[in-house]
Amino acid sequence: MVVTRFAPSPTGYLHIGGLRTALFSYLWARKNNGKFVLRIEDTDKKRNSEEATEAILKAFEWLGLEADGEITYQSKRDAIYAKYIKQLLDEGKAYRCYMSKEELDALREEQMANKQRAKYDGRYRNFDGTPPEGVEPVIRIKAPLSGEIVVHDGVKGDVVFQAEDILDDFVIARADGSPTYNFVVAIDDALMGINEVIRGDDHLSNTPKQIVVYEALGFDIPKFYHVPMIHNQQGKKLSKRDGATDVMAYKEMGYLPEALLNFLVRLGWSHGDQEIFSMDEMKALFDPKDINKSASIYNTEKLDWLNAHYIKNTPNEKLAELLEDFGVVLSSHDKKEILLDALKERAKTLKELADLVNEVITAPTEYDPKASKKAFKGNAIAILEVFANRLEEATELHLPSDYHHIMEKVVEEMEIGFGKIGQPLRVALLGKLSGPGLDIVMAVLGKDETLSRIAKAVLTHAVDD
RNA sequence: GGCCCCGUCGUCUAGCGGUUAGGAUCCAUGGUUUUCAUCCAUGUUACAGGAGUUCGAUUCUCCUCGGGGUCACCA
Repeated sequence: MVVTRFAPSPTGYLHIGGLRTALFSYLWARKNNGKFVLRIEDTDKKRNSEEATEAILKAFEWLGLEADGEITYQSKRDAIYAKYIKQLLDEGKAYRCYMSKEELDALREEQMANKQRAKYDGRYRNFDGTPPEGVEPVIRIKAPLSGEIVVHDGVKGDVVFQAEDILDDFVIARADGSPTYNFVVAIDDALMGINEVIRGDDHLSNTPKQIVVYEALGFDIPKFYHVPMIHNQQGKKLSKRDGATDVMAYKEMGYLPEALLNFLVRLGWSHGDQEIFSMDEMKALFDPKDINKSASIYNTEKLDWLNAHYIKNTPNEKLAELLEDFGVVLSSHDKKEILLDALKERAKTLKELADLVNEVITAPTEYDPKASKKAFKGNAIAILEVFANRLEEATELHLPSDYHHIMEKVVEEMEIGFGKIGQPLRVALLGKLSGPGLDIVMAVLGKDETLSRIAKAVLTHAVDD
């Protein structure tokens, strides 16, 4: 069974890059009827916060990504790590190192000065004398000093590291006894049964160390997939400084979860030429072997397009519900179907949709001067008055087509083009020259409100002249 | 600097020795629309460079250049 995981450290909100690797892991587990588990890497007590964990969970909920089973918290697993540290110590695969921080720093400086790479020199590897006074030891693992370590990566292929280039006896437990990252990751992944690790390729160079731990403990090494970074416009790793990397910010901006997910799944992964993926399609088609090798630049143009697409394809009932977060309440509006059908074609975000709704249902408080000037030329006011009269006489006005017929009648009666009535009417109803079809606007507003807006515009523009 | 990864239109990508190098987005133009948007059509734009291998390289190898990642008692 395929078991994947997402293992964030709760130092802030869930960010776009993390979400993408989480999504990949989630999809791969679902595709294989496997498990996707969540582990919170909260061992850095200074930087972690409970709110951050909650923020991550909240984002998962918004996006509909469910993790399987209980959430694992590293902070509650000290006893487990201690047990394995002891085991390695007992087996002679790890040892106490009494080198002080100052000594270590000095060694590093010397090595740097000689243009050598900074590397622990193994001075306590086979130490059996009396330890120096006053130094709490760290625990180091005996890493291979030569030979090669190969990461069989599902994205990058086999990546070969020379032990002498990159390894030394690295610390697995600090002086205060707390275990270090590369040690606990390997243990947790092994114990949680994770056999397919999908993560950012910034972890690729950590992987040999983790392999050392797996091997020392006799655990099976999982399959790794190191997915390329998402870069910002400057070509650097996307970080929290880059703005709009908080997943929940997208909710506030009016993006739909399915749009964000679709956008992210196509960043660094593809399935031929297909652009639109429903969640079911993603689950059916995702395969990490199709992840590409190069980093991609974060650019939201396509996200806007996808979001517009998903808004168009969202049922009005659902849209009305979502719009409430943006201060628009349509649930009781009897013409909301007509209104949303017309407006959802025009919005890139829910925020924009909310604005568009307001532009229709709220009477204009002012008229765009340029629009007024252009629309209220010649006998525009007379035309509007005729139109208002015909509207007044009419009964049974319900559908946009009912209003359209009246416009047609006036156009015929006065022998004018459609624009002659359309433009002033548009300014009267909306205050500007763009917007949805007037018949739709009028059907939504109803006869009384339409007449009232026309009357006000006529009055205003008559005074101007 | 050492080690590792990467390099196809501005951006996201297809391609897996022979293609007029495809799609999407963006942009531009035209059509539809009383307007704007949608929608439809059309168009501009790419294999980083150089050596090989080969009858033939975007594709394989090497070098150069460029970009990125990582080098902790952080995760």
